[in-house]
Amino acid sequence: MPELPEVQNVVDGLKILQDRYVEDVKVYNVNTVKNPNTSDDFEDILEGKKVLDVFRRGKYIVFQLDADYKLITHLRMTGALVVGEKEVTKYTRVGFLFSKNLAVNFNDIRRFGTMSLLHQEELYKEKGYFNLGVEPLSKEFNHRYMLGKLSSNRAIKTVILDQTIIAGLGNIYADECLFLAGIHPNRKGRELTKQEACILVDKIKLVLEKAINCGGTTFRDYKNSKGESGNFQQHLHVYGRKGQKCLLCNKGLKNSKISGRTTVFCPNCQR
DNA sequence: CGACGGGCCTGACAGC
DNA sequence: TGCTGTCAGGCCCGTC
Repeated sequence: MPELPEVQNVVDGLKILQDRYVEDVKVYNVNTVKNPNTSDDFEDILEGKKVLDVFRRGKYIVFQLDADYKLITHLRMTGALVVGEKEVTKYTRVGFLFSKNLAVNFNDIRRFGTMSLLHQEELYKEKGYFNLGVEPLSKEFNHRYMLGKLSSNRAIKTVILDQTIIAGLGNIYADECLFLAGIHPNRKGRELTKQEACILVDKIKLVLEKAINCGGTTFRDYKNSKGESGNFQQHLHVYGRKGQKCLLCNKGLKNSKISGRTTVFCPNCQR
């Protein structure tokens, strides 16, 4: 499931689209397109537009087009943007042809993924994008910012998964960061010490940077835009290891649900 | 305000 | 073998 590091790797592979024109668009699954209201409008507005830039914001992939339009994409669980795939597959939801004969397919097994084509002035319509919090790898995400978000009684895991607070952290990396910071995922935000908050910020940056450099985590479906898997799964300490032994203290890992998501932690190392 | 559950989806897998 | 049930989870929305 693509989180920040995976999305970053996909975006890196999509940079090849910069300065190309959208020559053809075909929507195969109407529900993938949230905006505009009809597939016809989506295709019509896109065709002829130039890609000025492709970048990541949180877990969103953004194509900056000319005429102040943005194509905002979210891969959700199983979405993939595949460069150079000409044939339409069973899971192709939207197909693109860019100039110099470069095809890109938006494939998505479970159809959770979305695409929105919006003019600069209607970005508010994509609420999740519009309300994103700070980028965890930016200077704005620092100890002071984190401390300012820890005044509630919400579980710390819920806080760091909140996209309006930190943009791009998902279930895998939330569990990993809390493990490395030695913080129990159920601790209330307001109960963290200043020191713990500082350690957490540092671990979030560390884990995300390392995962990006590893090409992301391929647990089930994730593939980058060239169809390659990541290998950060080899470095996971807790995610996907429920019932196994802690790599640090050798005691049993526990699991529970927090915010409806499977959470794995070490009750001995995380307090 | 926040917690919670349902819905969206399909494939993998466990158990009978 | 083949069926059924459960799980995976990002995000939105409605309800309490």
